[in-house]
Amino acid sequence: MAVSKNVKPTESELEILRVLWDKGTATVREVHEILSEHKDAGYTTTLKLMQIMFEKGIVKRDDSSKTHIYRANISRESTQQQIVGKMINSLFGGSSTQLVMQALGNHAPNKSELEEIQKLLDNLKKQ
Amino acid sequence: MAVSKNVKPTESELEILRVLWDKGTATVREVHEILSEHKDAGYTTTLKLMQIMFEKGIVKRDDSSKTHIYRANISRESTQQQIVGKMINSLFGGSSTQLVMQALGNHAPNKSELEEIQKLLDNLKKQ
DNA sequence: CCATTTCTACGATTTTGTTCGTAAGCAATT
DNA sequence: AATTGCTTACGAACAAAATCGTAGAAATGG
Repeated sequence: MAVSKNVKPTESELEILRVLWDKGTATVREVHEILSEHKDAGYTTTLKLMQIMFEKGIVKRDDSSKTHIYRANISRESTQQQIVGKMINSLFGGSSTQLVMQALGNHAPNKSELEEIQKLLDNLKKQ
Repeated sequence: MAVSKNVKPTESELEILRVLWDKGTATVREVHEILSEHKDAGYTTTLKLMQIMFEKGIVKRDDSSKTHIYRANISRESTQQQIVGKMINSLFGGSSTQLVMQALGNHAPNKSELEEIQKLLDNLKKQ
């Protein structure tokens, strides 16, 4: 089994990770362009954050050319799992069902998604 | 409709809220006793946190006797809703389905819970 | 009635996260 | 060669959150 890094990205780090997860690979400039659509912070702020993430091991980078190329070093899935798991414990008393009910109740999915979830439930039931 | 307070409890505040939600009402001492089972921080730390929460309006308190009695001033449900909503957006690209799949996949509920969720899904489908 | 304990208040410090300014290197363009 | 523009590095400032120490008031109980 892979060693799961027990990293807890901050809010800002998560924003950057989202970009890296989407694009696979990106420079500081590219990440910054995307972030600045919705957030305003200077370029060096993004740079600094990404440098710190590098030190923490949250991202990798290729620094063979002047403009470094970054990529995530923790997976979207494991991060989701970690954060959701923590929330289930801290907010829903350990019951994933409670979380699911809450999520479905307030953000109802469309028909095809409903069917997707039902399929998963059927599979779980068979085990 | 009730005015929803746009409060974002910090991690520590959430721990305290959990105790208050469970017990309904509690003194600083009681909260601290429970927290210190799993966390170690001094009594005055808990006190200070609860005082700050009071200033923010997150908790109410009865200070008619020397030992103040606290209770939550935001509901568990609305807090869950707010935090889950934020997470769906920031971590699951706005798709509650993704969150639900993740939660169910990694923390499978038991049979009766599965049926409860299926019932909810059926209802959603009918609309 | 004095000592001890328990409480609140509150400022100070520490820790963590975020933001920015500035310097220096490098490359392209004039 | 000088200028311009883009890059990284890095320290410093700032902000938010968490922790703690100390003081003083109130209750407790010898």
